[in-house]
Amino acid sequence: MLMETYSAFLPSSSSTSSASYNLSLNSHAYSGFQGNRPSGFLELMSNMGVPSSNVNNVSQSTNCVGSEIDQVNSGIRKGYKKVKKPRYAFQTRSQVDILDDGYRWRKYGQKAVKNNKFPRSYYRCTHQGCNVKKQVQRLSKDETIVVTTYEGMHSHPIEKSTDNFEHILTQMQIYTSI
DNA sequence: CGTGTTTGACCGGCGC
DNA sequence: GCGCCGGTCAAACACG
Repeated sequence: MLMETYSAFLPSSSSTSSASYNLSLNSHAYSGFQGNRPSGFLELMSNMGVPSSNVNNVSQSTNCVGSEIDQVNSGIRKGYKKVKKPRYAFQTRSQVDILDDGYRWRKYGQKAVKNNKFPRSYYRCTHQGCNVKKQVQRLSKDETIVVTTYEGMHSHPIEKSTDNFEHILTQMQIYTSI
C-alpha cells in the first residue's frame, strides 16, 4: 500500500524544492552518534550537516516536536539515572506520509491529535533489539506538510538496498517526475 | 505461514 | 479520585 501512496502523486512543484527540511535536534545527547557509517537516512541528514538554522518557518509546532516533549518516557528503572530520550524531527513537504528511509517499520498505533484533524501514526523498527521509534504526523494547518519524529538510533545496518542518499533522491525523483 | 496493519483497550502522567 | 491526553499493547485481521 505504500507503493500506491508513493506512486500516487507528489506536489506538482519541482522535485528539489518540494522537500524543505526543518531539522531540529537536541544535540547534547548525540555527541556520539552511534553509527559510524551513514547507514540510515537520519545519519545522512546529520552528516549532510543540515543546520537547525535552516528555518523554513512553516509552522511553530516544530519546536514542541523537537525539544519539548522529549522527556516523555523518562524511564526510571532500578534507580538508574534517567536518560531523557532525544527526539528529533524534520518536516517534509510531501503528499506522502511514509518516508521510506530504508528501515523496516511496523506500525503499532495511531491516535488522533488535538487541534489536528489528521491522526498520528506510531512506528517501530522491526529489527530485533532495535528500539527506534518514529511517529508521523500531518499538520492540519498545512496538509502538505508531514512531520516525522524519530526517537532513538539504529544500531544495526540498514536492511534495504537503500544505502546512500542518492538512491533516495533517485526514488524521490522517480516519484516526483510523475 | 510470515509479516505488517487495524483498532479498541489499557496505562501512566498530569491538572483539577 | 477522576477524567483527559498521549502513548502503547495485543488480538484480530489482511495479504503476499
